[in-house]
Amino acid sequence: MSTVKRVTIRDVAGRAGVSVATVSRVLAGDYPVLAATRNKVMRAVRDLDYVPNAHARALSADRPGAIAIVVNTVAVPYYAYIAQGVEEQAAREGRLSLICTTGGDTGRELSIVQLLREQRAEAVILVGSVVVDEEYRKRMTEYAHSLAAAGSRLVLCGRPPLEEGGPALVVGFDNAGGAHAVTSHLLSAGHRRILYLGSRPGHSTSDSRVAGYRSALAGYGVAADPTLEVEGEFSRAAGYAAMTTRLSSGPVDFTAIFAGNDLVAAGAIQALRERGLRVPDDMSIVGYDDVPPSVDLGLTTVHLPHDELGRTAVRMALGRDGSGPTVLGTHIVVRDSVRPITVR
Amino acid sequence: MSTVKRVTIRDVAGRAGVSVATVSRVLAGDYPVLAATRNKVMRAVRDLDYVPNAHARALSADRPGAIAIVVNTVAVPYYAYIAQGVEEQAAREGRLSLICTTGGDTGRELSIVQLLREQRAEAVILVGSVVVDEEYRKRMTEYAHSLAAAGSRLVLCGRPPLEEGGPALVVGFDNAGGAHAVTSHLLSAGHRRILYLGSRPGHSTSDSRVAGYRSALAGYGVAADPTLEVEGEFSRAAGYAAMTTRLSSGPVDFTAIFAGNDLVAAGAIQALRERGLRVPDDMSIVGYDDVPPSVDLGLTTVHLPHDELGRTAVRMALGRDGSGPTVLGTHIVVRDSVRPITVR
DNA sequence: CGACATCTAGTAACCGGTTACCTGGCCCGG
DNA sequence: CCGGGCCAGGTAACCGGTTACTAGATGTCG
Repeated sequence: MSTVKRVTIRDVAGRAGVSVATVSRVLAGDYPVLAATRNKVMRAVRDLDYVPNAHARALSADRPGAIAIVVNTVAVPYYAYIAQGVEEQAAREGRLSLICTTGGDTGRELSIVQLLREQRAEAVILVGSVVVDEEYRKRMTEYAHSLAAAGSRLVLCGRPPLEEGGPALVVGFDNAGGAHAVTSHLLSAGHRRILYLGSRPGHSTSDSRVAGYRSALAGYGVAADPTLEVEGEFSRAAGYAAMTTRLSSGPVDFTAIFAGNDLVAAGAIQALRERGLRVPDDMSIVGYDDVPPSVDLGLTTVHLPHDELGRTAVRMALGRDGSGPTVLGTHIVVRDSVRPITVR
Repeated sequence: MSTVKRVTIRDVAGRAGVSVATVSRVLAGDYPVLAATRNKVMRAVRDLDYVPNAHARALSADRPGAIAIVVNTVAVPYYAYIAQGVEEQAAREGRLSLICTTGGDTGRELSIVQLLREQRAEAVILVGSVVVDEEYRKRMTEYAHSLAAAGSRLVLCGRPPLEEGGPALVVGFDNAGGAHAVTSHLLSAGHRRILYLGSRPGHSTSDSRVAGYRSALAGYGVAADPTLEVEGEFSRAAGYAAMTTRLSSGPVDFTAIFAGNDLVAAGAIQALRERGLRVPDDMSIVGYDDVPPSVDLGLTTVHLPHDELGRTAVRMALGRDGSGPTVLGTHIVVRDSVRPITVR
């Protein structure tokens, strides 16, 4: 009951009456082996229900390692979809994929990267917005070098590239472009006072979206108004809180809202509803990401090719695509959360 | 540029001027070593940025294997939450966790189980409702035995147990209980004609929920009406389709709906809306699972402790809890999708 | 002062595979 | 009839660690 006696290649060799080398060769499929011998071996393999030990294999032969994706949590659709893309592409490439979660904890991230180095992962895909400070750059550069030394490739998804020399691949969404497009959508509907809800200064993803928002305003000749940019995290609760605060503390001097992402939009809509403001009749709103709640909320938003991001990350890691920074395009999904401003 | 020369324990030993055994011992931390020696070794480790090879370790020493969870997809919240629970508990137990997806394909499931056997996974956690036919039982029993032979434990989550002898652990939600409770909730609000939307005869999870629905009706002395049980898959699209069909092909001879899960409810609500039926004013509806869309829809539903399921599965696999079948309790979450029937 | 216990560190076998190299049998041509 | 080539399969080194066993140095006690 205690230690299980596993079936080894030697057991198979013994039963088939051949050497371990022959068993290994039959299983590998390369190397010529007599049909009779092959049959004996296959018989023994089946009889004993032999399964080769992946660790022993990885140790002796140079075989492809696993592909790992590291995210904050898999319970957030944004990450889940990307992970799904990674999973699929990795499977297609014949790789095992590991999905690791950090819970947003830098310490855990570090120990996971360490763990993946020990596993001799072929690629480590890091996903998610971050504060790009000096400490971060240092940490990533360290990861990049140590992973490279171990023969692993580092892929940054939706994160800014490192300075030159950092051996990391980069792929992300065109956040500025999408934000520009969806803001223009509001502008072309006549909106001029647009509240940006959920900016996070210093966070790469958020910064790009705000940049797109501002450039779209500029394109329409609308002066940017700092009081229309409200900070907040990318969560439903934060969206609800920020909206509630804004509604109760200041004038409703805007006709539309651009939420940092769909979760923020969902929270904001609840807050609006509680104040008796209906979407889109009393207030227009758009989101970003095109994740589940947006369908049920009828939310106009920016669709991101999440799974494509995951797939691309894997392909890049395996050297299928180029190694330059890649940006994936986005497109608006029009639903029913925006009304044109009626000219008075 | 081609093959990376990895740093091995021998390199460290050489640099520190000691034997590999000493390095191994210093790193393991057991075994007495002079402070001076330890320092020399640690220095060399840092200088060379040495990372032990997990495969070599797994091969020689008896170390814990990874914990794997196998689901259809990680893009469905139900699975994502459970996976999250597994991840957390596995990390807490010092285990690496693998999240694998099958896309609902039996063939892929088989090859994944095979892969996990090769990896010498410590536990394999299979999640999700299935059709319990003879073929399924045979397949699971096979998995169970072959995994057991490899020293791995098999945990079935939300799936029915195998016949006696199958070395599999079982943990699931109290689906019948939750369904009974939420149906009673509707009954106590005066509803008597309750449409069950999304039954899937043969599927374990669905069957339990239908059973709870029926027993609650019986408890209130309401005769079950087969025409009120509509089949359909557990997805938004299926819910929408089934609801649309029902509304256009038959009379609206019900005042409330019990959707097989929240996604089905979301689809049904959209269909109702398109027919001009408002929730809850014109129609009451409840869901099951308590996953994201239900918050935004204001849907009364049954909360499942998803992450707790994941955590329990891991604990059971590691022998922390008992080995008997475990059932996790559920509770109703009342939101705003049910109105009492006004007595006329 | 010698016998023996204690402590530290080295030697080498082993984990379970892969594969470079070698061997023995057979067929062929000269 | 013999030497070379080919083919199938065996032998053993190796991948990178762990650890049982052993050896040498030191300390202790009678």
